[in-house]
Amino acid sequence: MAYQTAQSRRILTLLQDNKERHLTAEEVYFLLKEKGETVGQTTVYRQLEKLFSEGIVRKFAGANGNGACFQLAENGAVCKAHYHLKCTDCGALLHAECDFLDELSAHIRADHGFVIDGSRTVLYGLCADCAEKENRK
Amino acid sequence: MAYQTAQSRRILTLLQDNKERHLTAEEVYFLLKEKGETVGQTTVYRQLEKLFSEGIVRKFAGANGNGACFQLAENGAVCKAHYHLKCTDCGALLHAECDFLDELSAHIRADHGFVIDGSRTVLYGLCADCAEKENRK
DNA sequence: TTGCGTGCAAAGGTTTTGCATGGCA
DNA sequence: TGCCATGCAAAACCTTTGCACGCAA
Repeated sequence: MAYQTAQSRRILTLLQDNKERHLTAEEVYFLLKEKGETVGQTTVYRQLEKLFSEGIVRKFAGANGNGACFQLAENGAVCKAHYHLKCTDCGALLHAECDFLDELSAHIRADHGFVIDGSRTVLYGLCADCAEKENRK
Repeated sequence: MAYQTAQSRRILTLLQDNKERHLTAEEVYFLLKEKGETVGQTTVYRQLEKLFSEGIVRKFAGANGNGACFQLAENGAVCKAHYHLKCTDCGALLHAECDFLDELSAHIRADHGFVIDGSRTVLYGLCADCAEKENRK
């Protein structure tokens, strides 16, 4: 972004305050509104797209294929094996930072010739709480 | 589906003929049209949603967060560790059926208390061909 | 001053819903 | 015969685009 405006700063700040979450464009819009920092929807979409093309934010496919989700990329640690686990039941987002995932990447690359892009990939399933609830049924 | 109609059979047949692909609702609609088996768009959406809720088809988030993709679930082998690798560049869909993924599931469950749902998860990245192209740049 | 950024309104594309008709069991 | 399924049209949604104005550099 060539220019720095009040709106672009507000969006970036919101993303920084929600590093651990995946936000849809709509959520960004409403969260800003709640803070009294209203930014036009158009601008939200355009800024997010711009930040994404600059590699500043990550863009994920929503769990149900509805809307795209955005999240601030970790500074300098983009390449680190850091996968996201998203609970399809309660929506919780877990951050798995562990060596096993490095092995996974290495294996997939070696045996399947496929280079996983951790910044795009979300593993769906059930978190501990929801899995337990499911079992009790 | 309580009733079996010509349309529901056509959709199911198409899915069976495209087991290895991820089809969007739109693709299902057009592929049927090409076969001369036109089915109303509304019906396509409703049938896919129904089949999904019955566990007969899987539903994935599209790579870019645009539309949902559907695929017939393998008969009886739903629980098998079978992940999908989708190339974000050329769109190729690879099927990774290997023991390592069992280990991954086991590890994530043991260490992170998270139960991965392979039928929902797609690993994004670059396939061998596209990764090579990327390197040559 | 230049030209990017903004936001309104309108357009575009996809998915869902209302309702009358048609077809399966 | 009863009820679900179908499909048209319209509505609802989400996202993008056109255009004039405002503001950062």
